[in-house]
Amino acid sequence: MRWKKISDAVVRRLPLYLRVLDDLARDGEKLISSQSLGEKSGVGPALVRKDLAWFGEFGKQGVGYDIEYLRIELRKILNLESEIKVALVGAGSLGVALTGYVKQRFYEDESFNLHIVALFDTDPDKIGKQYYEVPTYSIDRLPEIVKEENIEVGILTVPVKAAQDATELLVSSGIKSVLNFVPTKLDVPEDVHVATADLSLELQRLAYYLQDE
Amino acid sequence: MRWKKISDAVVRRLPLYLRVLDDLARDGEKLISSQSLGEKSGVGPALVRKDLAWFGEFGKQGVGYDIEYLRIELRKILNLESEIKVALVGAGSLGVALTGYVKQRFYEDESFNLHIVALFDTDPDKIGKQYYEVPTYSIDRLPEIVKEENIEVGILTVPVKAAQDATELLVSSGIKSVLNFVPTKLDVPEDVHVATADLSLELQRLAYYLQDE
DNA sequence: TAGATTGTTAATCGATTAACAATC
DNA sequence: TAGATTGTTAATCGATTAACAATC
Repeated sequence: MRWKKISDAVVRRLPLYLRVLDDLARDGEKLISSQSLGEKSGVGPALVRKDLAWFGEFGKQGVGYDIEYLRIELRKILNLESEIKVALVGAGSLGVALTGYVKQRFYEDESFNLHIVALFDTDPDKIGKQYYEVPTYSIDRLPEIVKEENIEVGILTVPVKAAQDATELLVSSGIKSVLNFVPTKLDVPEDVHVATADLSLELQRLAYYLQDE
Repeated sequence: MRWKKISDAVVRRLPLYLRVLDDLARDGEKLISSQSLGEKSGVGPALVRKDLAWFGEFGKQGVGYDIEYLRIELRKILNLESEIKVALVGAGSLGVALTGYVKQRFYEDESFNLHIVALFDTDPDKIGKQYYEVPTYSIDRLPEIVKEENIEVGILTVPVKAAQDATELLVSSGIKSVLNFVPTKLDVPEDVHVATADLSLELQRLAYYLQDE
């Protein structure tokens, strides 16, 4: 599926809408207006309509959106129809905890279609072990396993010093999407997407808002 | 310290600048231009100057910014001069791993001045235990301990079902800043800041970009 | 038909970038 | 002094909101 250059601001809201729709479907709701979908996702109603209109005409005037239909369409748009395989690099305590988190999301959220299928580390004590039933491999085997398993996404939870090298290994193995937990800037080719999960930046930002307002 | 309504887009970039300056200081650098600071933090040079100019005149024409001085000023601006105490609610594997992560940030990053001083959970097996030397309390004691310890920030890593209640407990105990890892929308009074660390939204967003470009 | 709500265009708002005088 | 770089204003760009005709 292919659309014109959709802005990242739009793409970021789509999973939010999808989550709201999943919840409504579970409650047995059938229809929703842009007004109500907006309220539940914290977005203005006009913006909800505009976001969806980039991809097609999904609503009916005077009626609203069919929840089941819109869910299916949003899953297509977001590319969540078939399972996406993920590699996690850095099987420390944060990496292992995230493995459990992702597995739980997969069970709890019908539209969350990502699966961690391999962990990578350099520590010989960890290599060969399983965490949440996911096997841990030596990082040397990353290119091989990424290809064999058709892994498309990488999660990075290595120490700061190792981050750039690990990134380059992922990229040279064909990975185009990385979720980065390491508190450092990654240099990547421009066709690689990095989502930043930099908790220390977020916490430092919160510190700002503690000041007397 | 008080300035006019600074936009969140600006505030988000300040910790990024500070991190770059910390790295430069460690390397013994003394001066930096907006050009170079911008490159290292992925921001345009004009925007760097504009961001800083909201808070004062920190540079010298023809010379640039004194790294040591700018670090000190940025720490003041971000309210990172004195230690900030943090409570974490939900001592599951993700919560515990984050406790370790935050502690490590505190040791590795000179300007990261946040400290997790208490964990809260409902599980009697966890209450009384320490993780990374941080004690775990019953969630019933949260209001009491937040007040005693002057805790100002909350991190939320509870199950989805428990998230809204836990948030309300934090807010009613006086917490005004929350870092939320739970994949759900939190309803909070408008004077409470929620930073969203919603990994499942980020991963679903990355899925979008996997499509043929 | 009457009421409701979409899809879309135009207006507004805000954030980023370009340009340059001031000045170190 | 000559060259460099800031702080700031004006221009541009992009994203959100308002408004409303189309239509279910």
